Formats: sequence, C-alpha cells, structure tokens
Amino acid sequence: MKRTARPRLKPLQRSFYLRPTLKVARDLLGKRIVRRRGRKILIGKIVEVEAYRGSIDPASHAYRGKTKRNAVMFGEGGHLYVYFTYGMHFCSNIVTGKKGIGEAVLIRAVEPLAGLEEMKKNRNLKTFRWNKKMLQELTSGPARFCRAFGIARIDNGADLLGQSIFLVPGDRVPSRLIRRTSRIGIRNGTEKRWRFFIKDNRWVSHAG
DNA sequence: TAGTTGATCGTCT
DNA sequence: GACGATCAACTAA
Repeated sequence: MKRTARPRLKPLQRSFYLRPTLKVARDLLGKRIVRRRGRKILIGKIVEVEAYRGSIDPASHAYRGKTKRNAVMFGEGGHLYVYFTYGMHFCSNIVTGKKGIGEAVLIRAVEPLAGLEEMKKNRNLKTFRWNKKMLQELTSGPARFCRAFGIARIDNGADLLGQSIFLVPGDRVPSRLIRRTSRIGIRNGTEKRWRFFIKDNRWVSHAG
C-alpha cells in the first residue's frame, strides 16, 4: 500500500503565543486550528477572534485576579482556556503572553475545512438539514465552534504544542481584509475595539 | 427576516 | 441568589 503525500501539519511554536495579545489575535486570523481525536482530524480556518486582557479589561475573566476557574489564563501562552457559560455552552480561548499575565484570545468563529461530517455529528442538531444556512451555522459562534470540534471541560488547559489540539499556518490575511470592532455580548469594556475578523467571510458570527 | 424567549448551571457575590 | 465572552426554537408578518 502506498502512502499518499499529506501536507505536513507543523504546529505554531510557543513563541507565536508569547507576543502581545492584540498582535496574536490579529495573526490568528487565517490560521488553521486542528483537532485530532484518534484517527479523526477536524480542521477549521480561524475567521473571527476577540482579545481579553486581564487586569486592564473589565470584560475579562482575569480582571479580578486569579481564581480556580481562570487559572489557565494565567499560565504560559499557547494553552487552551475552556470555560462553561449560560448553563450549557463551552467557549475556547487561546492563552497569550508569559506566565502570570492573564490574557487570552477567544475563538469566535472558524470556517470548516476538513472533517465536516464529524462536525455535523458533534453538533447533533434536531432539525439539522444540510443546506447553505446550516453549513454556515456549523461553526459560526464561540459555542458552536466548541461543539463542532468536540471541545469541552476536559480540554481546559490543553497545550497547543501537543497532539490533541494545535494550530498550523494557513493563509496570510492581508490587512485590507481585516476588520476591527468592539466585542460582542459583553457589558463592560465595550469601548475597546478588540474584535478582529476577516471581511466578507461567511462564517463570521455577527455582521461587522 | 426580525424579534423574543426558554434552556440550564458553575462561579462569584 | 444572580447572572453570564450563547444558542436554537418559536412567533409574527
């Protein structure tokens, strides 16, 4: 049996995550997030993110200091902070910066690239029909992305340089295609324009 | 298509 | 005891 050549999945280095949070947030656009579970591989292109910045950001979970819940945020950059919200949803953040800082980038939406059938299974919607709208709603929103990629509490603290979840380079998104707005679904810190997304991408969760 | 509401629970006050 | 970095089902039109 002959092995077909596969594109090499070389994860981003730790140094990528240790840079300033807003830079990391912007640079995450266009990157591929890869979820590997057994033989199954799910890949999505990151199209929408929001930065949350510890002690200077009242909207951040880390604003009031370290607790049991947000401890991962205060760890070293390049780990996954997964939290539970609204009684039923999980959201994923990519921790940035050095240990003790408490900053992270929320993944709000990805464009599904590989493993669509598995994502569809994970979403398990009652009325799921495979039309254009449903395709878009598959991964458009932080909790939808988590569900589609099978990310849950157990993944909190996962090292993005490990085997289970990691990022690889993708498109270099030109700055003319990047939009920057205030963040969504928060009450405090709304003046900060720390949401970044790719212009005209169908999977962006909220019209810019 | 827009607007409203019910679901559901860990975390912090 | 209140509420949240949300979503999906439902309603009206």
